[in-house]
Amino acid sequence: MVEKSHKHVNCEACAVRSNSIFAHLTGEDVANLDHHKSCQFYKKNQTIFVEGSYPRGVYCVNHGKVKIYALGDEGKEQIVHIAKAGEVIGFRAMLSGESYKLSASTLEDSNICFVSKDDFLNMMDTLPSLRNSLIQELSKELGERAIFITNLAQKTVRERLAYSLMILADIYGDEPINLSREDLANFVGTATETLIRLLKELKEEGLIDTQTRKIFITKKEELIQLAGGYR
Amino acid sequence: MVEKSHKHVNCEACAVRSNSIFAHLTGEDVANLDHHKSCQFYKKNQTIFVEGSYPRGVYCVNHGKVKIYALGDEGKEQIVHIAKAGEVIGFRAMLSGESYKLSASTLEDSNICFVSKDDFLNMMDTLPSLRNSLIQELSKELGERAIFITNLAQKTVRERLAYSLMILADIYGDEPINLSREDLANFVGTATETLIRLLKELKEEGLIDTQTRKIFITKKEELIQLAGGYR
DNA sequence: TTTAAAAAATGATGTGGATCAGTTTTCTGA
DNA sequence: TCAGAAAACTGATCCACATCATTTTTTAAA
Repeated sequence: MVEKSHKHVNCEACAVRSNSIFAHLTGEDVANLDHHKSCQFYKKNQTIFVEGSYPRGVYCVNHGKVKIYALGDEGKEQIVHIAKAGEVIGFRAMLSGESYKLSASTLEDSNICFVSKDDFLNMMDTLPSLRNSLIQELSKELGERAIFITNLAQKTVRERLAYSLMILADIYGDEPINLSREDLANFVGTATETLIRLLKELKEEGLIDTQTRKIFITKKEELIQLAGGYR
Repeated sequence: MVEKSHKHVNCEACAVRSNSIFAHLTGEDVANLDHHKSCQFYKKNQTIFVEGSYPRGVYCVNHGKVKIYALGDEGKEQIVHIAKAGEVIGFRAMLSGESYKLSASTLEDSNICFVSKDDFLNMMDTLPSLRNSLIQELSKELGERAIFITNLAQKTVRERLAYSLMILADIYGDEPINLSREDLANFVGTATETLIRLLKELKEEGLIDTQTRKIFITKKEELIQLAGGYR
């Protein structure tokens, strides 16, 4: 269970830093990062930042999961990305100097650290490895979103669901996929009712199993085939 | 008309450089860029790079327009971006070290310059202004794609068409929008037949005018309203 | 434990837009 | 300037999916 406090997580000892953009920092730079950041506990469904506001820094997920989403015209969320522990979020708008085009909220109880804009930009200027990681990250996400767009435009909801489940399997790792049907529908880009019906089909076909809101992938290969490939 | 030759365009004199990521380079650096680049003429519908191959450098559009697209499972194109003069394309995959996830072809006769990977990466290392422009560009595109995704998931084809026409109006500037119905359909993310029918509707409603394949925006405000906002 | 509210599930119904099968118009280059 | 090809357009049909309206189950708080 996550400690419900502002406990200061130590960057040097942070287990999830190894797969973050801060992975290649040297001892001194990590100490510097640690010194400048602050930590905060967020309850499930708590908002981290909202569309339209201006970024004051970046957020590093130490523990938990965060949905990044756009609000459509009728207030319906379109989830564009789900960040897991180790990911740094909210730097996109900061770097382009614009307001946030997306909002972020926790999907579960989470610990999230904050680095102010000045500190982060300063590190960007002085640390080439951080800069390179960040550029790589931006590039990778850009590629992922191109695929997302193509899937939305060309695949059926059923195929997209299979694809989304593969992405979620990667994000959740050993744990079962665990988000609300509504969030899952907003990630796949469909109506909640349609999503529920298709999930039921996949369960009846034996590709997945469900326990209330938890989803288990049972036949990964078949799902990938249904999705029309993955990775 | 564009000269059909390998004529070496001069970067110092390049009119479109002012709105490119090379805009803030100083005299000496521009000369260096000019020295390292090569120019090539591409006929309409000629391919610049294809999905799956590995980048050897970046392309700078001196004159013309280029569609950037993904190929769906049945070979249908999904156009993700249309680059106009001044834009540098193909750096995304180069920076993330992956193969191209998208393909690029000319929409009209074009002049396109090439800068090799080594030269470009070297400039990236030594020129902070170039680096910043590039990071800004990546960030901006990432934001645009988030909107694209939300539109695809939540808007009707009619609304998306209106939105796409606004984007195209910006790209084409004073000239009328001029691409094939199929390309336009692949940009909006719909079937060509559906696109043609909707274009006809908009024409009957007086929002646009068409002359064979050319499209003229006549009532911009109404189109923006139909699109559910723009910018 | 009870209970009210939220989430999940089911059923019925309507339609936006894809698909297929053509015809007509516009390009292109010989 | 003419012929073949490609693009644009039209019409008919169908179904995947959204929407609305309830019911059932789960969750969380009193």
